[in-house]
Amino acid sequence: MSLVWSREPYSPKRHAMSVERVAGAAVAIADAEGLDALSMRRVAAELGSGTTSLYRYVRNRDELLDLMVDAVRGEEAPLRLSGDWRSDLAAVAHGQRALMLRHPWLGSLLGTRPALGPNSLRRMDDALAAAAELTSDATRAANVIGLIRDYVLGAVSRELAELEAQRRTGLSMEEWRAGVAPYIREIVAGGAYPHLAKRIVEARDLSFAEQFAYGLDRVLDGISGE
Amino acid sequence: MSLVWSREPYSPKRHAMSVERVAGAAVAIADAEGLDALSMRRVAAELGSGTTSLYRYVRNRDELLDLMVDAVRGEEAPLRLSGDWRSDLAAVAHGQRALMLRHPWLGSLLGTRPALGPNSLRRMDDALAAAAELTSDATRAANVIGLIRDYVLGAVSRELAELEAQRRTGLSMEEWRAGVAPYIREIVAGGAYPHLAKRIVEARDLSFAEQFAYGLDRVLDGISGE
DNA sequence: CCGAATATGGGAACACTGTACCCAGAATCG
DNA sequence: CGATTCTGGGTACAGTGTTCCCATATTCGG
Repeated sequence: MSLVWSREPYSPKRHAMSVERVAGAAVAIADAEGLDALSMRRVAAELGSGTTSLYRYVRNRDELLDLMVDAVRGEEAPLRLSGDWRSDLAAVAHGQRALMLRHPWLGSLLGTRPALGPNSLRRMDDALAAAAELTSDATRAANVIGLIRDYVLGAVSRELAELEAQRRTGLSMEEWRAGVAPYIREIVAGGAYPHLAKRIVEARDLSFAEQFAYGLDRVLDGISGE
Repeated sequence: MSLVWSREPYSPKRHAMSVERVAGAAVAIADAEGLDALSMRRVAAELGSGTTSLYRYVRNRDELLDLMVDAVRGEEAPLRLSGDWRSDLAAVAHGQRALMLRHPWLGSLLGTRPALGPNSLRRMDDALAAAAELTSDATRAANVIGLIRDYVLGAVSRELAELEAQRRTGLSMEEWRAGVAPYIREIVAGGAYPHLAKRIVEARDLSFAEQFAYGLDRVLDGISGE
């Protein structure tokens, strides 16, 4: 099968290029301009090398994406256990969210491909360590961190979907909402969506951070009550 | 701003083509061959029309994706309330999961763009109706269905990530796992990931459906305990 | 120290992609 | 019937990932 991770990296000693540098340049581009702008030619230009030289370090674009995911997961600070499972698992969740917000492309990659790089495994090990404070049952621990990861991925994906929609259109949050508002207003005024109408009129709109904290609390409640 | 949804659809009376037919063809292609295979030329070929004719019905590819999302959300059966908020919210969650599994590309689109089409709003209204059985507080109801949607999106995205990885490589589930196994084994044998090692050895591997049910139960527990 | 072998970088080319621009023909209206 | 608008689609362009191949730089064997 030959995963990126099992081959040893193509790294000529005598030159400055390396898989890390390639992945790093790709991360920088994706951070600044989004995944759409990330092309092999663009990466090569960033590194001042020829386009096809990149294929010495990476089999194809998909492998580059895998490397990018693992590269940024290496940024996360290693977890310090406090002894309290709940606050430790919450820290894991908040760390994951912060990372995904720092690299807005990360969410869509995590939702499309399994992450198996060494740094990803490191984080998984950390998360399992936190879950071990809650239970010594390996099956339950695995389920718990799976649940948390799923929730974080979903919540942040939704958050990023809106942020990216703005970025694509070049509008600010307020402008974007203002642009959508008349359409929503019209739909709701039709009376076909009574509960939605109530929601729009009555509900207080929480910030993304508040929504995330609320959801995470419910998830942790559910875990503790098991 | 001119959303797809606020323009009235380009639908010449005298011909067979329509936005629905375009979106339908696109859905069929994405279902059968994946989002990567979905190009404007491919859609046109499917409809037996010229490529650029599609642009009469759709401003650009992104709009087509929005239409596809809403098209399939129209498939979901309307929710019948049972009176029990817990089972109704569970039905909402399972319905969303089933739909995303039926259309494996849906997850990655929902995680990338806000869904504002009429069918999406209809489902949101349904979900809010179920949440109304739990609470009359509009803010809490909104938070509850947001949490559920986030969890479902995350859980199914992870599930699909594996399924799609297989599809891309053309391997079956067992072949794929067998391909990854040696790498994982090697990593774990190094001793650098003790908790992960324990997990792999001791934990019972649940099916995706079981994992989903477990997580959903925890989420609903958390909601009820609030 | 020199020739051979190999490691490394990258150019050319191919089959694609989305889509802007434009023109032909059909349908409709005055 | 003539003018106008509506509808379909061909051409073209700038870009994409990737394969194949060649030139040069470096290392190795004698």
